[in-house]
Amino acid sequence: MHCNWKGQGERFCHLICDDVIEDPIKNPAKVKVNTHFSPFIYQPDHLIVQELIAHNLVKGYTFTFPLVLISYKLRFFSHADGEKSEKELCECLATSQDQSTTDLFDKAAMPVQLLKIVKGQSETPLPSHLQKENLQQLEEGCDYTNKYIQGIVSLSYPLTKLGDGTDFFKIVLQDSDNLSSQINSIHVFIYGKMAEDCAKMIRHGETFIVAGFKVVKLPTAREDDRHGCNLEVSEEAGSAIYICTKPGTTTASETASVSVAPKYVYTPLNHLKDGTIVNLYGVVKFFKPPYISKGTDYCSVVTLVDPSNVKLTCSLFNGNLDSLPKIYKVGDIVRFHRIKIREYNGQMQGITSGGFASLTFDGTVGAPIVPRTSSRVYTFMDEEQKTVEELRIWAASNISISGPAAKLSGVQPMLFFDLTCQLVGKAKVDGSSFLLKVWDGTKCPYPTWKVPVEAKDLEGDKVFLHQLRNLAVDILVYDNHVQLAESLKIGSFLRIYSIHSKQASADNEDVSHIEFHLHGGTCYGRGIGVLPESNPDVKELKAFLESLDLTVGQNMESMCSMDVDSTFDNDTVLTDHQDLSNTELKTIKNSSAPRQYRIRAKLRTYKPQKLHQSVKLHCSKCNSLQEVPDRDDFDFILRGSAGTASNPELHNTSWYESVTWTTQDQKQREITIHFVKHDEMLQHPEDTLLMVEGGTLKEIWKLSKRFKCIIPVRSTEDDLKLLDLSAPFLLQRNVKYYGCKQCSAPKPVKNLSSLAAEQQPSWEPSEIAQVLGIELLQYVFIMKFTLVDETGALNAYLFDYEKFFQIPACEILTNNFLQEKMQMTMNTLCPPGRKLGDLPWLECFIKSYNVRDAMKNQVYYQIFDTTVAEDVV
DNA sequence: TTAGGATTTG
Repeated sequence: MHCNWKGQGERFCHLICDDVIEDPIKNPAKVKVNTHFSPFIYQPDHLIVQELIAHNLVKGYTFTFPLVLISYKLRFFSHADGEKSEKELCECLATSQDQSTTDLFDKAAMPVQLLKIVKGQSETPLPSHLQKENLQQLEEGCDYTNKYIQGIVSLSYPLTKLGDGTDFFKIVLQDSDNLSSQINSIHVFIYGKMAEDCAKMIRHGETFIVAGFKVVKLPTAREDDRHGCNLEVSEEAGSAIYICTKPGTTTASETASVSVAPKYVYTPLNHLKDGTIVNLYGVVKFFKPPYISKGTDYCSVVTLVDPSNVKLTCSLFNGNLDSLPKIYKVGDIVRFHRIKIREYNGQMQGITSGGFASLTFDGTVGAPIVPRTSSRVYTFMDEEQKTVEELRIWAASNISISGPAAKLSGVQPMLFFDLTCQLVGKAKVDGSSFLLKVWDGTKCPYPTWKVPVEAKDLEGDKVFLHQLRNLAVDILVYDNHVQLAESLKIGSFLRIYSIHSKQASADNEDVSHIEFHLHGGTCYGRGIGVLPESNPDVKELKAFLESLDLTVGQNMESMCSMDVDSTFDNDTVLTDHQDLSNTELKTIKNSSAPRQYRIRAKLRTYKPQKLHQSVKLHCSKCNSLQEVPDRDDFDFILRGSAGTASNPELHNTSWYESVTWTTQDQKQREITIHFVKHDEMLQHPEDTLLMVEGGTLKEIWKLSKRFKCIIPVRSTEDDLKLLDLSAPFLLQRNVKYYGCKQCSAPKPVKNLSSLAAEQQPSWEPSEIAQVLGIELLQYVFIMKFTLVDETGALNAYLFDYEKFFQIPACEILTNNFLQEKMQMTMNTLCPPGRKLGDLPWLECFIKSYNVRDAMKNQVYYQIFDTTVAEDVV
């Protein structure tokens, strides 16, 4: 990340970041605060910043926040006076970007990576642990594991083989940063698979980055501009190569290059010819997950369609499971390179040929386009991204994707279904069958069979299996699936395709039970697939499993309740209108924004836990949020203004009477109070507005108890003026009212005379603010609620002035009774120490909305039109 | 070579 703190005056600065990282939640920036700050945030949308400002930013505190925020420009106001330099105010510490890199490229499998360059910058950042090394400083024997050299490929030699058969590729790298330097090029020797990969991909003129190389000194000194060392690079040595390609640009040298990255041509499925080897794209209409064939290889059968509406069934073989396409569901999109086309039974058929390679993409419109592949090297450019997007859109209306994946809670007897689950136990049963114990966190509504196996044969955590005894189910797999089942690791996430749920009853049972079989054969795609943890369905399942409390599951069981949920059917939140039916959280998360939903969920947790931290100030004009200044801030400003003497010329006008006191203490301060009159007369104290010059915090507080309104002011030559807007411009009862520094344009205090002249001055804060040119900040509650239901979890923000808790946010900070009431409400909604299953159900409305910037779109959720029911309050 | 889609019958 490249961040700059840009100062704009001495009291605040901007943190500006041009980068937008793929997944800012996973890649937070770390910022260390070097002085006391109250953050003020320019942000088109206020809700996503609440986590940031929930913290009390004090000196030395390091906080993290999503990079996406930084790109919106944050502004921090320093309470420290004087000329702090930008660096002193805040500094940007290291950021972690490894995650986003591994998302796009599996580093272990991808020693050579192609980085796409957009606007002169690589779209994918280099791993953050890599440090750039200068060509001039290379020395033999040093450790370059975490260093990289960057240069331009100025020359490459043909790929050759060494005596032992190892591939060998040699290039000359020119140091583009130091062209004038005497020594500005170095030879790079690349060995093995990397040599082969690089030879295919490298073009002259491209930027080449190599990390984890070895420096070998040349035997003799050089007289030309060549470096005295060579770089040696190989996969075995842990090297990594990054080749930066510029899509759409061709250089003159490219035509002269010895090895040019191939430009692929893709054949539509209606143009396939017998005996050809082609590249193609298709949408998966049917597939068999890889299984062990009767020959020597794994086999996967895949049927594709494309917008020509022609089908192609492909038989794909490979001895390495990883080399077959990683298809997880119908609707996935694949790109096959070098697939052989043959005619069989009057139809075209695809079959793997030498050099077959595949990429697989999630077929969901709008999902990130991240190829699943085992290839070490692949090309994937803008136009190919476009192809995937187009196919997704076509498939959305042309392929019937099987309905929502079955959960154990939704199984019916006598059907076949696919189950996404976690493996928790396994056991050999006999030669032709094998037992898998799995769970998905939901409970099968029917009694399920237990396959009898000897305890010693059962692999898996015994304690865990015992905990799951009412949730995990036995699946018996047969014949050809046994070998694959044996190799599965406990804890892994599986999708088991076409499980047969069979109703049966044993002689000694009154009621029938359900048996789960994965029969032999591969008909209808029957089989077992291992899903990686990066799979979105796995992420969701994992989050759900982690949210469960297993001891509760057993309590539920002991209650013999088939519908566990109804046991706790005591909704505690009423909603304003009932025009929506409930939507599951999973459905909401899978839908596009903006939309409105009614949900039924449990409040697993909320932030901030210290409820007073949930109160912020919001400007409805610029949509900014800020922390409520503390009393020290106000005191500081009052002390600052006390140095300004009251100007007697401004005393006693037509609309106010002025009185000055001198304090009895040693300091002998002057306090001036201007009593605003009505109809040329003083009012009762409880109806009177005062303007106060020179008071302390304590004095102003005391005055506010007795008088209706207090406006702290100071004298200038020609008028009374409001204090700095970090201080409240108005105090009324217990509430301090603040103005937005951005949006306010303070007007002369004498404008108040118009209000004073009204029939019965109400002294409404909003009216006072208006005549004084102040944009009134409103007190709001901002909280993050983590809501869960059977289908998943979702974070929703509460942004509320008064409605939700039926407590005005402006009063909470000064009213102990209201604070207790709010705490009790939260304790009712989310009782501390209670298990998830015991939490009450809440019904509320949430709306989804998009937060966009130039690079990405993120969906957020907000609670609206919801009020805590009377009996809870 | 293997599979060549089109549910086991345990």
